[in-house]
Amino acid sequence: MDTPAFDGPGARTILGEAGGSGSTSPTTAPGQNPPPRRVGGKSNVSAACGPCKRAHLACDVARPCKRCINMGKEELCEDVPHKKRGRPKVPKPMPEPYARSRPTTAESSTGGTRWRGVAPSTTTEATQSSGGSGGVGAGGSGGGGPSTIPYLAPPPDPSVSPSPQVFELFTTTDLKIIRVTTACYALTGFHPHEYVNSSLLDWIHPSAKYAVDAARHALPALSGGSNRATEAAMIRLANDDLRSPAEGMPEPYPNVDAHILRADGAYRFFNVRLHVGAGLGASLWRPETLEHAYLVISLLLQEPPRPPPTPITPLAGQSLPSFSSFAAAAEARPQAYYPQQPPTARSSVSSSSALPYPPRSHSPGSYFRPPMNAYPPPPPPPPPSAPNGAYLAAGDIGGPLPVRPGVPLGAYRQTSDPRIHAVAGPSHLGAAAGPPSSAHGDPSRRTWEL
DNA sequence: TTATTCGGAAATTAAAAACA
DNA sequence: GTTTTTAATTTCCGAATAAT
Repeated sequence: MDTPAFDGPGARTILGEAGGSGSTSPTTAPGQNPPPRRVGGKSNVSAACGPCKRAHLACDVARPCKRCINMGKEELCEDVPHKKRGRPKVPKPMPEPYARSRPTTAESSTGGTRWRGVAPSTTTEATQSSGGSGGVGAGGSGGGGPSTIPYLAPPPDPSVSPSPQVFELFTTTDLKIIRVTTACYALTGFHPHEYVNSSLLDWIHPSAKYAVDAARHALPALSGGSNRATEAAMIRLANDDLRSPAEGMPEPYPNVDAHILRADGAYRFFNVRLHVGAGLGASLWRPETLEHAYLVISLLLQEPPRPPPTPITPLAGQSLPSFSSFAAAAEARPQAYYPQQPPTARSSVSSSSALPYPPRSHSPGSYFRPPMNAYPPPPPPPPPSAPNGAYLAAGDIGGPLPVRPGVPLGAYRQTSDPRIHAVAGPSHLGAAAGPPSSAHGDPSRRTWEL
């Protein structure tokens, strides 16, 4: 009872009997002698109950707490799960971030040194696009020159990110890469800026280059060639704006399967799909706008085979959504890229035009197509120049966390039924009890927002 | 007048960095 | 190894606002 006075750091009055309902100030009566009750160093309760937490009011260790008893809400007085406090662990840096094997033919297509832009943002694609306009843009369009980049931020922590299955390249009509989405890092190990100003064909296994080029020529009304103004404009646009298909772009889009170079020198198998983007005003119905045409290249990982997803049945009377729309939702719902389709015999990927919508494998347990024997097996990988294979293996899970803007704050009540986490254990273990915030479904949200 | 909401300070926690 | 710093979380004071 004779709690010692403590006024060091961390000292604070705690909710006492005199506090009553809690909303009255416990630090009253400055003139009176009884000093506010302090408990050495440990001022607050280790975990407030849900109602007190929501009300920003003092709680106590009892359950139900005094305040809830006074409010007549004993049944709601339960501990709530917390996020883990403290400084978060930083993702392990790559051992040798950017000394990598590069495609040997890269220089031949774009010539000479390749500009390296600033690091893409590690947060969202949208941010990356704006960041790209500042960095990639300056160099890509012209001339900003080989900026020296002492440090490139690593991609988001793979351990907490969903696994991306697709990344996108935005290229000129002659396949010169202008922009890349950050998911490329998790899928290939290459940083987005490493693609910039190179040719898409540089990154494709020789056995598939012809097919990819043929798919490009299957696109209607593209005379090739790049326009510097178009390139500059592409850099300024957000990825979402670039993704939209040009007016008159017929579906299915041309696509081929191809092995894409990984940072460790090996190849991964992707379905490469192309369409003309509308972000700069190009319309296939208006030839005069085609000077603003560019290409959106979506690369969908085809390996490893994944179990069949839950079937997606298109709504009656609606056509299948475009691939770009799938790509836009890629990080969020990777299982929704391809609606289920009846398996069909695969036609040659190198047929010049009207390439078919890629048939889905119907082999058991295989969601995406297995590698087609139209391609010879890729050559044995050259010895990797950087020991990042281990990272890439782990990096198969990676990519930015999907941002969920606009989640109503009132969602707390829908997810915080105290019965869900009825047993929280001793209060001092509250932080460790239960999965941190995963019960709320979104670890990126701060708990106080709930 | 009372109850409720909420901004923000202070406290707490844990990992990283610095140091011996 | 220990200590300090840093960066995240939490609790809850107290003012503002709403309800009665």
